[in-house]
Amino acid sequence: MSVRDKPAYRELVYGLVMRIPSGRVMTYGQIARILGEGYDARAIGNVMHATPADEREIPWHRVINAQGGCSTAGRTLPPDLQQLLLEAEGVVFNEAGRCRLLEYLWAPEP
DNA sequence: GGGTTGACGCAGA
DNA sequence: TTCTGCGCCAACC
Repeated sequence: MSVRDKPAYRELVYGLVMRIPSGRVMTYGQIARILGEGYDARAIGNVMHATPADEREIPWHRVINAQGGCSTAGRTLPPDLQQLLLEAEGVVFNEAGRCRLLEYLWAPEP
């Protein structure tokens, strides 16, 4: 409530992403919707990219787009790192590079 | 303080 | 079904 309270937008996203269990994934839009309609999927993605290595405890690789694919192709090192990590968790991607959101999509319980 | 970029989502063609 | 354009918000320069 004090002005010193910085917008914990990032921490909010981090806390939610850390709740994602292994083998499950969440979409940027889903996270934005859970945080509140005042948020946007693009902001989530931006925050995730802004995630410093110090927050590497956050399974950011479990956050994918509504298409069921990773938008990090070519932006991570090595490329497709997110897909590789998800595959290691048991998530199967099709030839189109997309997975069944209805099967892997996860949401926090109230 | 202002402008641009960007790990996106959705509607239309 | 895929491709294109527009809108949204936060972080960076």
